[in-house]
Amino acid sequence: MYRTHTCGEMAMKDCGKEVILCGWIQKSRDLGGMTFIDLRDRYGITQLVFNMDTDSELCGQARKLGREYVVQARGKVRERSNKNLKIPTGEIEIEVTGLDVINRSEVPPFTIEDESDGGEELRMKYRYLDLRRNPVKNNIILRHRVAQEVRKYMDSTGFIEIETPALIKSTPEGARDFVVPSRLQPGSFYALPQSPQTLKQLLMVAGFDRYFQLVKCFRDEDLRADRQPEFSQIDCEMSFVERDDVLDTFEGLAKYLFRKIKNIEFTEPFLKLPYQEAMENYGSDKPDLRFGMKFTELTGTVKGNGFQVFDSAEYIAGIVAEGCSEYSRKQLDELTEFVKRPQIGAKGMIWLKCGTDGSLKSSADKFYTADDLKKWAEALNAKPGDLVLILAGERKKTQNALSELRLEIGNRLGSRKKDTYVPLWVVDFPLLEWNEEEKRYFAMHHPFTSPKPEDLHLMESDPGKVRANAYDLVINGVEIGGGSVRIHDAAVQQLMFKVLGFTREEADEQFGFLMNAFKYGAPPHGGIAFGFDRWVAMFGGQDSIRDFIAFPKNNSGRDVMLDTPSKISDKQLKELQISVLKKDKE
RNA sequence: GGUGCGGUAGUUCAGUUGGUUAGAAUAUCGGCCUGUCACGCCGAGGGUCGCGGGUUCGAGUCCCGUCCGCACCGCCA
Repeated sequence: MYRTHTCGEMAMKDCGKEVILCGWIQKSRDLGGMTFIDLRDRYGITQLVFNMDTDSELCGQARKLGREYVVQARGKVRERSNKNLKIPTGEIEIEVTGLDVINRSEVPPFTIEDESDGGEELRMKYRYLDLRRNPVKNNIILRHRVAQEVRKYMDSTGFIEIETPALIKSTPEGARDFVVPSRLQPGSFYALPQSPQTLKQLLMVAGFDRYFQLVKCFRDEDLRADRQPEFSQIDCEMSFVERDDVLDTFEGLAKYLFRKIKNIEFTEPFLKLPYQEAMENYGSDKPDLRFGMKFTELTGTVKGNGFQVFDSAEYIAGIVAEGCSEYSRKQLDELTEFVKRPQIGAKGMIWLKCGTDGSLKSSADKFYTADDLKKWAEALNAKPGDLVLILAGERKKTQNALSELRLEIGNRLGSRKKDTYVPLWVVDFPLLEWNEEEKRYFAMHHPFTSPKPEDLHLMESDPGKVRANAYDLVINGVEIGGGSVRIHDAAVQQLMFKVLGFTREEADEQFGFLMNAFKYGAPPHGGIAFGFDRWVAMFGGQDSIRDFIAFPKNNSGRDVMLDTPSKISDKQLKELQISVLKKDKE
């Protein structure tokens, strides 16, 4: 028998027991006459004690153990004379009577501690060592717990988990596909799913009216802290439902998870915020509602005083930073630099300080009278002590820049607290998005998203105005999930393809399998997919999803531990009848 | 594709205006130490300053190129 107990479970109640433990050497403290060793496994740390007086040979053996050696220790549990109340097992220790080194370890390249000295790159290269550390280990355990709770909730509400294939068909719409060459049909390729979208719709046609799946998805696009080329979705679809049936069901899931994982109760229904309002009030389709600071549009209020910045602007809006009227020149310059960064792209920033003494002072003083400024403050509902920040320019860009500024001010004011969660549904997204490069409309969500029935008449006359039966779940400014009610009517689907500029042949070629299926009795259906990694990371209080994935890719899509992507042999290439283009070196 | 920051001991970092032998902490190794738990004390070893080129009497430091990492923009239906 290797072990009778784990390193995390023993307490005072176990005193006197003879136990066998296995684990890794976390740390040894050699005091000369006695040696203490912290033995670690997944469950915790237990202190082993060796004494020169009791057994000098064994104690000498213990002194030689290196970090991360795997050992088996036999001995008796006893109460410590000096207790360490900082760790769960700190009241007891093991008086060791027998010790075996099961495996030696080289000195690890970084310290296996909560606050490791290892940098990110090194930890990724030795991820199996990184995973021994509590912060990462606990993230992986949290991920498991969330997955189990998702399955419990979905099962209890009648959903069936069905696996869909990973080798499917490439479609040019949407993200870039990862492709897999076929050996049996050289020159042809599978694609890995960006999501099982069409397959789950086929499952609805098949009559599985409540489907879900925790599923790997693949998108060959550039990475971010919250974006990996392979990631996991909680993918869901339901039949015979309208939008609010879907929202209710998955608001239930969200509330259930918050209750089980974070012990947070949401008693009120989540806010349903139309896309249009989200953009007007927060300049974002995923607003962080942990704080207010809504936009006030000033386009009509401030134009016509000869101030070129405003007079030439399509859109002018401001936000109120409460209690910031004492911001220094330097702080204001910082904010101006912030919005002028190329990633944000504002040309500048106008401010208005509403002094606690009632005075008004603006960076555009020259062009406006005190009465004008008073009007601004009134329009913005700014109070003495507040600071107003105004951006002007082209509508979309300015909204986006002001949205970033709003978040920055939120950070500075400490309004974005990690332990506060404000979920909401953003609804009524536009169905279509104009693409300037290709001079055509693209589906904002995907081509199977149904238009709102009341907007259907605009499909051909004014497609940009059509709202979709689509929705996102947004929590604290993060898009956690999104979905839609789908088109189940062949005529509407044909119309959609037409607006997207697909010929009938192209539509058949790419989505014929789905269109065919819809000929055989498609139920009305809709669904949603949640970014599982993001949701877990949010529960774990972090922005990056990387440490919630056991073996993630780095910034450029590499797995530095496996050292891949990598070359394949000429034999493999030949078998697939693939040749690799030689890069011309200029 | 683009922007910003970074690459110096096993590791995390400092390194002034270009100037003699490139430092600290930590880890490692050795010695001392009987209640430690960030143990303590003493000592030792450890460097292709990412790589290539250039300027200079002299480059970790300045210039050019390149590779790698992180964050972001584009992109991600």
